Amino acid sequence: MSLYEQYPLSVYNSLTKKKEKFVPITPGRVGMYVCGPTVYSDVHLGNVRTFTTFDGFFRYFRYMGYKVRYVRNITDVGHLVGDADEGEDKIAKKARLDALEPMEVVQKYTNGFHDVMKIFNALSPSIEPTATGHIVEQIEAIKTIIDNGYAYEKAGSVYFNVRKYNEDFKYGELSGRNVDDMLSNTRALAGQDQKNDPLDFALWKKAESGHLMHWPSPWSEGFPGWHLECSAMSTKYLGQTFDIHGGGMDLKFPHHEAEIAQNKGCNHEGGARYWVHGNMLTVNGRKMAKSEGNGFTPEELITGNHKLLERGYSPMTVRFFMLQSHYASTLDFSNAALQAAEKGNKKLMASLALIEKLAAPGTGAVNAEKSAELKTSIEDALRNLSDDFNTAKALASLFEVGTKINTWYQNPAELAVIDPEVFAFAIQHFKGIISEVLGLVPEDADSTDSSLLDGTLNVLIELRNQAKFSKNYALSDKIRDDLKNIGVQLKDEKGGATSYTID
RNA sequence: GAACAUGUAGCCAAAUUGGUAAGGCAGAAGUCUGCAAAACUUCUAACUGCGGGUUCGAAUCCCGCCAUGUUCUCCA
Repeated sequence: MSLYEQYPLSVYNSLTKKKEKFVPITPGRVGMYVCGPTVYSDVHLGNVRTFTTFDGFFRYFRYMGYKVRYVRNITDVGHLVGDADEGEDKIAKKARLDALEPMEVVQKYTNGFHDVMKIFNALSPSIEPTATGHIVEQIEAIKTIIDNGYAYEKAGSVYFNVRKYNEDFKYGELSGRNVDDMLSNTRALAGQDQKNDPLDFALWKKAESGHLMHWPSPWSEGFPGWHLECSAMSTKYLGQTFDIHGGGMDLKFPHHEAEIAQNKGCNHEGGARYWVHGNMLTVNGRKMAKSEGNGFTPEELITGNHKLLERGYSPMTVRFFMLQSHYASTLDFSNAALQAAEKGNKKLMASLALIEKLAAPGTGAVNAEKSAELKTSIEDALRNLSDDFNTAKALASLFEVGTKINTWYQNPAELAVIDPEVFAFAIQHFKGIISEVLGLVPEDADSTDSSLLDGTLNVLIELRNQAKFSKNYALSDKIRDDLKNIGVQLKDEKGGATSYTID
């Protein structure tokens, strides 16, 4: 029996606004599409949070025994600056400003995006399709939508007819907007705009002269509308109807609403059955934005090189910090909160490392009650993950297990009464959840010179022990204090051995 | 102006198919230690933004207000 059958997943579905049992279309398999970044500038921390969230979903599904196809796109065309209809393509604009080929811009920031994802230990998706690589599919989708009567051409551009669509389907079902009101409140435009209706959105835009990115189509030399790529690529790789669609809360309207309309405009049904939205990031209670001057980059967060940061925080500290809140809640960055997360993460990882040093369980008479308690803790962690991916709650259970591990290390008699089978089960999932689901890994100092460093430290530890033995505490404390000042913490263990940790 | 969220101890944050409030950090005491560090044990701390209502019972549902966030619209 697989883990997902033992601990079935419930997920909050933005479409129905309810927490629902997750039942995949094909038993044992999950198809998940997540809106990826637009690669025209460096990734920001909000991206990191969203993709960390869905990395967690991906990892969770795999751990629970599902086969997963995780598709996360790269938007490398068609995302307009400013007004949805009149702005310039973000990537084309950046390319023009820097006198680069658009694809140079795309490559540069795609690489940067991958680097950052790697630093935060996010796995690569199964497929990472690009919009420019799927122009053909997008053109085909537009043709179908026109044939179905939900789009019209105007001067080489094609627009989605929201009013017509809303007669047959319901536009606004995801974002909860009353589109009937929005439609009846808007009058026909006075000719400046090509669109018949302000709510209509572009499926294909004719390229102005000088526009850098354009492709031939039945309607004009131009480029696809921003929303279309996700419909085309999710359908191509996951099918007309698929399991999960994820993205940031800010994409709900109009992007995801348009996606649903395009899918149904094409296939009369379809799109994702479960919509999952991650929430936003704030800094000291304010939204992270350029205008607020509080938008530090992932690099600045790690190095601490920003006026709002007292110091740097490691990628795993940040990851732990994000996991300590629920993905659907806003998360507030502050120095105090990050420092708390740093300590918490360290504590958990220390317990994890201690497992190797534990004595054998169950060498004495097994205490059924204590064994059951252990089992409950680890099962709670699994249940909590299955409860709408509640990593915060799961971590609480993991801390309970961590405390037990620490106790067993100090007092092996406590471990002697634990049922070995329960112990093995608990340890397996304690390790598994932390490293495989949550993606938290130990952050050692560079391992390049580790043997040299280890040897050097052992010499110092030996010298200090000699000083201690001769009760020269002034010297022994000086060695310890000086090492602490450069980031090495010595710990005198119970048996007389001395260990060290490096910050 | 509107839609949708959110508002829980000093800080972060979980619990939202209603049944008297997880966890992490910080704080206090104790155990261990030559002293520390770490760990362990115990303790401290929340009338769940404000005001009403429904209910035997509400953080959880309803109404009003305030604040914050996301998005949209209008105006410039």
